[in-house]
Amino acid sequence: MKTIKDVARMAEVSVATVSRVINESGYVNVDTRKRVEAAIKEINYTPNEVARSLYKRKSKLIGLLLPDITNPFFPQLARGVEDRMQEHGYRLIFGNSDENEVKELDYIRTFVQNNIIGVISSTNYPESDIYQKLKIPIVFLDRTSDDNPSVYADVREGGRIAAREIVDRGSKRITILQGPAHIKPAQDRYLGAIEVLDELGITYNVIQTSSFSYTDAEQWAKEIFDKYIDTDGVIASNDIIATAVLREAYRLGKAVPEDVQIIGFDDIPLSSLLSPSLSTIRQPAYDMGREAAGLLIKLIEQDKVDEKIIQLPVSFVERETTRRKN
Amino acid sequence: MKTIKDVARMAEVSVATVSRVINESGYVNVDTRKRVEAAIKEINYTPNEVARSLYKRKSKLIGLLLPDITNPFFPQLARGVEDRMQEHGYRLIFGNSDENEVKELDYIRTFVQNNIIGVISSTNYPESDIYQKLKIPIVFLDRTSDDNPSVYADVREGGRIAAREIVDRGSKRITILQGPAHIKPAQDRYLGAIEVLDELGITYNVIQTSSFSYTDAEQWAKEIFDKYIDTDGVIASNDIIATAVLREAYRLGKAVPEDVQIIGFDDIPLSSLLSPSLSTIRQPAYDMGREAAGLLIKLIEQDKVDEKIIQLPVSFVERETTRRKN
DNA sequence: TTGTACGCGTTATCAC
DNA sequence: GTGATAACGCGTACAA
Repeated sequence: MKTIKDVARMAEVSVATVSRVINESGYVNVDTRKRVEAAIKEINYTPNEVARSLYKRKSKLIGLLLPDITNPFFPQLARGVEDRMQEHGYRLIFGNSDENEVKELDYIRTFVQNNIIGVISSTNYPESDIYQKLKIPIVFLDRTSDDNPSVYADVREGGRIAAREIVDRGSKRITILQGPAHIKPAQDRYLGAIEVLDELGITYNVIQTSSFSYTDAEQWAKEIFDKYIDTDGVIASNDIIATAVLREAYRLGKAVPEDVQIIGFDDIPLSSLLSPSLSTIRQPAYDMGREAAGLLIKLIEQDKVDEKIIQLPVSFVERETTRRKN
Repeated sequence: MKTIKDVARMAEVSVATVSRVINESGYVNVDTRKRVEAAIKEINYTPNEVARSLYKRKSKLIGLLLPDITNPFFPQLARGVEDRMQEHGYRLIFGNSDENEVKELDYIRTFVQNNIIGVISSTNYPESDIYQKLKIPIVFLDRTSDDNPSVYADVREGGRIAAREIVDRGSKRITILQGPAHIKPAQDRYLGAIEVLDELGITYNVIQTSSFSYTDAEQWAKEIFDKYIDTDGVIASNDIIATAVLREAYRLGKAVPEDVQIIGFDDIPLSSLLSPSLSTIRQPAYDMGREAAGLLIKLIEQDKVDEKIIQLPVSFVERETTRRKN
């Protein structure tokens, strides 16, 4: 690895001068600048970011903590974050937390050990000491925490929309799959849904779920039609769960959407490809990622930021698991 | 941030001693060790990895370069890599390359600037100077490069299997979707398939594709039944493309698998959830990721490694887009 | 306009 | 057993 000294020697100047041309700080004669630049090119020098980081006590690294990149919702978030960060010259250290606080703590620790300058996290424990004691900017993605910086979709409204749409389309005996208790946005959509249902005086049943795993979901799907046999509308906690419900309905010979309507949440790529394709509440995942990155960059580069909370709208995506509105 | 000096001061020893207890190098009296450990806990000290990295000229960071995390095949790879790396105390710097050599170069550069100790890359340009000049271990994942370390599935055999299975199940006029020309494993499965077809004397048509995007795939799907109207079997370059074909067949009122059989490649999570579910050639993506990580770790930690090439088997996953074998 | 010298936090070498 | 100290590569006072 070439160092700044090599450049200095080759250009016959001091390292300070080389540093000046690299960082465009301080005066440097046009000719010497040229000599230095030539030398840099000549030996193909690139500055050692580690040394920089040590001296400045900050790197160009961002920590990204997601529950599980294998869950189709998160790659979109990740890609949004990465694209924006990349444009600004920041790089990502990435980890899967599995919604596990210990794992998160472990990652956050190594993040700061590496002089990371900011973190983006989809955590269920935003109030944890891990985050509250952190001295670098953090933005919560797809999660909220009082007035800490965060980017999320208006999932509560999403829940309301789901309820409204399914009722408008004629479902009268609705079963709601309430998402995992420890995942806040899952609870929020649930709350939004029952809020509307209560208001409308529609009866509904609730099945509590504890994960977003498809395999688990198959059980809950069975449970629906087992316990609440006359269900004619299902509001699922996300698209994966909705898919399991769809398949179970199919297995039982129920017509979708004629006998049962199904609404998912997220609009992951899968949803449009199913037959029938899944009606769902869309979260703009990629944009959420980009926004989170943008917000973090602001937090890092500016001392003041006015909008610390960014809420993005969700929208109903009408596809084939709901009936046409008349 | 607390430093080793703070610990030294608190324990009333020199930094050298602290360093010794941390790294378990050299002798240190039991009592002083205890004092140091107490101090470390007391002020909650964790070593600065950046300083370490600067001194040792190597970090605990690994670079991971994938084409696009948004393509459902790659999250599984990524997760496999991450899990294994995490177990060994290594962290990942991650980037999407978009199969773009310039972007790759840019990432690799910043990787080495950060004293990364190894890289895992799914590149189309393994022979590029970028990689050949790299002085740190690299393993190619889902790609090959002569005798450079690499981990990949036996996709050529996968192509053969696909051809054999579809023929065994009665297809006689087969259309093959040849994957993007610049993606080696895509070509390999194509080669495997025609190898068998030629051998068997089965006629087939080929449609050249240039991406794995679903939107693009819709066009090629149309093209199949447009140009080769009597096609009764389709070997797709991957599951995403196969899905587009499936939907097009459905749109045209063709019965699958009765009129047309379809075989995909990869076995992404989506495939089992379609109706009819997709028969496909399974790549053990998660395991590939784990293996790649394992191999890289060996390369880093040992000076000699016997198995530099790891080829994993693929397997036919029989689902509903192929007929039952009689 | 340019160069010298120090410090960032750590580890390793060499005295003691 | 333990402590000074040089070195890792860089950026910045400060001096020249």
